[in-house]
Amino acid sequence: MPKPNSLRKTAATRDSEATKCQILDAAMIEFAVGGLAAARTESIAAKTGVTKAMIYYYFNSKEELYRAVMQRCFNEDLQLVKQLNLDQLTPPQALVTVISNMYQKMCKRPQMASILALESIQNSGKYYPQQTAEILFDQLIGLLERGIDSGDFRPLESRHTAINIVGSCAFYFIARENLQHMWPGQDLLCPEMIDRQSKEATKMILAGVLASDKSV
Amino acid sequence: MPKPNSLRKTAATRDSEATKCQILDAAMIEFAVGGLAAARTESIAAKTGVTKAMIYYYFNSKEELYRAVMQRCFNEDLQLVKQLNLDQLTPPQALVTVISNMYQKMCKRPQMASILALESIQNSGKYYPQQTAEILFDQLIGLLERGIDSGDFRPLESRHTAINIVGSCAFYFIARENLQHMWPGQDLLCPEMIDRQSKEATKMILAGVLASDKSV
DNA sequence: GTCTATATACAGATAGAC
DNA sequence: GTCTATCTGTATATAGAC
Repeated sequence: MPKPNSLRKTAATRDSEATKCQILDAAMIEFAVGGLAAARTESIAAKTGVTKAMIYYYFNSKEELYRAVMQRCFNEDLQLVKQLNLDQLTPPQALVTVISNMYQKMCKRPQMASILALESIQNSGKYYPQQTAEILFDQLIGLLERGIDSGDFRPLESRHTAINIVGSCAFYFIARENLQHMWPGQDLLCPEMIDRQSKEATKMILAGVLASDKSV
Repeated sequence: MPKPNSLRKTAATRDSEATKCQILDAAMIEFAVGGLAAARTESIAAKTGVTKAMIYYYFNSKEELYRAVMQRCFNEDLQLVKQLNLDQLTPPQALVTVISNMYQKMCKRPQMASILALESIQNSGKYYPQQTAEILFDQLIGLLERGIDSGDFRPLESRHTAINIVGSCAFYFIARENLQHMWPGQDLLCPEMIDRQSKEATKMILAGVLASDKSV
């Protein structure tokens, strides 16, 4: 069905950067629900102000669009993490910072955890920029090992523990629809809920890794 | 392309229960990769000894097949949990049992975590038997509260903590393809790896919830 | 740059032979 | 109960007008 003239873009309202961005935003939401395989270009277009043809004009294919979404999402992420300057903090402080940062990021972009999970499950992480994963986890692992050496943390296997830490955070966002029944009528993404979840996770994780003589 | 006669089922090798089970097994694997939306009936059929038409003969539609897979998977799960008799254990013992049981289940059926995550992300948990979620989490929440009352556990918010506990476990299985780079050449699903992950998680969680005067 | 219209391919589901 | 063949809708991607 043709667009009504009122919605058609005139020369004056055309803006390639804005359109590209609109498409990326809409695509992120769509990919966060179904992943690459189940996402529909038609559905992405419907979320934007432009038609499906524009997706192919700017991104050539659904797959390339997916790549672009991943790129943008995790590049941003990486930049933020680098600004944390974890090395200048004590290991416990750094750990609290990392946890708090994870929840803040996910709160700002609730799609992130789902996209990551879907990409891992559906595509074995093929489209996930490996650098990103490595840097993010390496930061956490390094921090844990620094804490063991300093005596702040108990002896622990840093890689397994890093997974447990990230997992307790990510799961809340991944499974939130299956967890909804625990808080009927509450929005699990509202700042208050996320704040409570974040605080509770921080307490559990800190208590879980601190050396016993430091635990109080 | 027609089947070669050697693979065609003769009257003697026909078995409706076996065929149904084969389809369910294959479907579970397929659904665990793409979820309901991205799963292909053709692909499910290819994993079995029979053709796509059999899926419709036994299950009528892709959606009903999906329902049947969920049903079978989580009914089994529920039966197992009921056999744990958590009430007869001290809260710390019960918690260790629950964690160990989670890893055992996921180890036996590595698809479970992915199916749950995909169902939550793609379908908002619409097809997930709500009873199951409630019973499983209620068991864990009840156990945590019992532990707070007995003084074994520190004061904590049981629902948020339950999510953190389940999350740290589930994430390993959900994101394993994105975590592979941490152990190059290792199979993250081999019993030794899962055993290590399970032990590390148990240590962290126990230390994370025990009251400080009980922590050693 | 943006649109409509359409080619092409694929996937869910059914009909009917064996 | 199992198969082949096919109908029908839908999805990716392109052609070409504006």
